[in-house]
Amino acid sequence: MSNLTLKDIAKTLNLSITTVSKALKDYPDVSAKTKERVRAYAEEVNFTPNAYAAFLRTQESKIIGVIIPRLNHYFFSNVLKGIMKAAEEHSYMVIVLNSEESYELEQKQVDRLLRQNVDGILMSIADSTHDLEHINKITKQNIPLVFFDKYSKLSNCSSVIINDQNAAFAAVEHLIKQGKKNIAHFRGPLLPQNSIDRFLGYRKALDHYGIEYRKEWVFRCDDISSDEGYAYAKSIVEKHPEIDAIFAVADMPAIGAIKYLNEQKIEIPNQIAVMGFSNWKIANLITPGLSTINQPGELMGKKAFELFYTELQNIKKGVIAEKQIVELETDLIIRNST
Amino acid sequence: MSNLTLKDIAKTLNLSITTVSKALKDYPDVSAKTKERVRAYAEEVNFTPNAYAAFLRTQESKIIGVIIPRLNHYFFSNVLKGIMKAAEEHSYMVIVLNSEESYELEQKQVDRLLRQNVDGILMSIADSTHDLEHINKITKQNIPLVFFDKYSKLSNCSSVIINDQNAAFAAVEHLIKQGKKNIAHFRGPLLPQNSIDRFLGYRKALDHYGIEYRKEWVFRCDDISSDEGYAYAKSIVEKHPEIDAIFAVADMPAIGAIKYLNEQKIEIPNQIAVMGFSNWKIANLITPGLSTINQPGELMGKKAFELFYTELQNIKKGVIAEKQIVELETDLIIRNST
DNA sequence: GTTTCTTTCGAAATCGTTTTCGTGTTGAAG
DNA sequence: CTTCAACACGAAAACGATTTCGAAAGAAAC
Repeated sequence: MSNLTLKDIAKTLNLSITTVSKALKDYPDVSAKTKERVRAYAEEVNFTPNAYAAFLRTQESKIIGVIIPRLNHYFFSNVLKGIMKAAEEHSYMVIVLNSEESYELEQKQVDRLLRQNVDGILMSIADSTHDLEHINKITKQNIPLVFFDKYSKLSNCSSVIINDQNAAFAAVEHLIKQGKKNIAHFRGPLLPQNSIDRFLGYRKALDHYGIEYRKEWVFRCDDISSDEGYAYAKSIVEKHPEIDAIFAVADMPAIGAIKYLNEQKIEIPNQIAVMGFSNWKIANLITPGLSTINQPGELMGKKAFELFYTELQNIKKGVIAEKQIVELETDLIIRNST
Repeated sequence: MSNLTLKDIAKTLNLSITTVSKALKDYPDVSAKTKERVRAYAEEVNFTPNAYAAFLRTQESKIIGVIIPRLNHYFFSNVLKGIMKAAEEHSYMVIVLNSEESYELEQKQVDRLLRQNVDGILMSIADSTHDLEHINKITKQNIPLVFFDKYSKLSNCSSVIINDQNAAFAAVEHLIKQGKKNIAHFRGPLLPQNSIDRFLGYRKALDHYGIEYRKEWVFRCDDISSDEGYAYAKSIVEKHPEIDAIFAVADMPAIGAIKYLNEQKIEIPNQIAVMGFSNWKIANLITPGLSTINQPGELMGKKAFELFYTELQNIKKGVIAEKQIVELETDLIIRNST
């Protein structure tokens, strides 16, 4: 019942291993008759070449590695889904690793993937990642590396991203157009580019509409958790009663805020409007529905795989191509919280 | 910059490939001095043996495959997390595949994993899986197979599960003790064992407390979606006003129901209490907080990997051990919806 | 009949590691 | 001075597929 090899097939068909291999790979120097014979038999016994033996010659593992910072996270799960679907279509397998937003773990996972001889790596960098040594290790080995969502501006790699600044601008603009003037921001950690960009989008929108930026109305969510949102909503209600809207760096803190406001029977959006970012499934399930920015996770995964794939083809052909930055569209989703 | 091989090391150290390999694997017939020399150099150049070449001899890929029916699903993400953590500790890699609750895709993914020569397969079977041909393919090849959460009673495989019947009993018992008498059930699809067991737990609790079972109060959620819960809550309010509690097969339909009840300003839990199952993160974020059964996802993943690992060791030793069924504890989580 | 192509096939090297089985060198025992 | 372990090391054969190169056989050309 264990897997057959070329040798077995060669023996039963009275051919050499070479001929069997060539027949299956459609080499021109095998007669049509023999090819058909081999193919028919291979089909019959359900032969599949041993991936490891093949690797030794071709140096192609047909496996890619994916490193994501959070596993049980709606957005990243969706990206993963997109990657896996695209990978399947190109008969690639996906090894998934978790960096848990830790730089050290991220480095370790990169090492593991390199050791496994993956054909490429797709990753979203951890919040705490502050240098690019491990990234350089990958590119030096000439292995395609594609970033998605959280990327590094400093490294010259293909990336699939959204325009966080524009999206945040649109979100805050929407709040302003709803008549809100005192808009707080729950920002993300200091390092990641998308947390910075969303903050910048917030500031830009204020500037653009002539609203004064107030430093004390920006609250930092280092864990991007609902608990942080809950706590900050509390301190807003207690210490900054003039605030009439919140733009959160992500849905999670926004939902935490809504939970607190609901408990305090504070009217959303009349007294305080709340805006999230990412459009988690849950955003549509809470009451009131959370207005947010839709981030196309599955599409992002699909695109990321495709970038990897074209890059791999280029490397094989010896072509040195420009790295691509693909910027995906986001949509403003308006629900009852604004 | 590409990876070094044993041959390279042998050449620079003026040793044979054999000796280098043996030194690194701590064979007794290499002198301590040579071992040290080899190890030091290997460390220096950061040598790691080629996994594929090693496989060809040892037939051990150090990779396991995981097939889950839904990827962007809080519970399964958590299981995955537990699996990956445990795998990492035993220096295993994890290839993740998605069956999308489809039997056909599940079969295909099994084939792919077998072709990849994974050392073992962990899976949660799809709702639509109705026969075990592909399962037998795995066990015939003597590859460890471990089920988690959704398993098959018919196949003789190790499994990590919860006692769905008991958990459901506890959930419904809680509703009854809150004074509820007319309890509806949102059940899952017909095939999966856990959907059946939760339904049976519901019936058993009714029986046990002398409450009549009414067939028309059971609503089937084939997609286990919030939309179904929303729609059924609507039809309950409109057509079965006597119902005062809902026990849902999962949190998602329960949350859908809560959304509808909130919109209709129906008091939860006074008029209708709602009970979920799984304890998604979101359960604690909606208003009112959803009472539910906590399913220990990460622990389940960890245990599943461990079952695989001991089974693999047994196979290596030639020991034929009994398959194990590990039943994990669940907790009743009481929040404001009951 | 000899030469020159095609066509069709197979031998053998290769990928990098593991492992079996020798071989040569010591030192100690007789 | 033999004999025989014990010790350290290496040659070589796997694992299974790929690919280069060469060879045999027949067809075509002269």
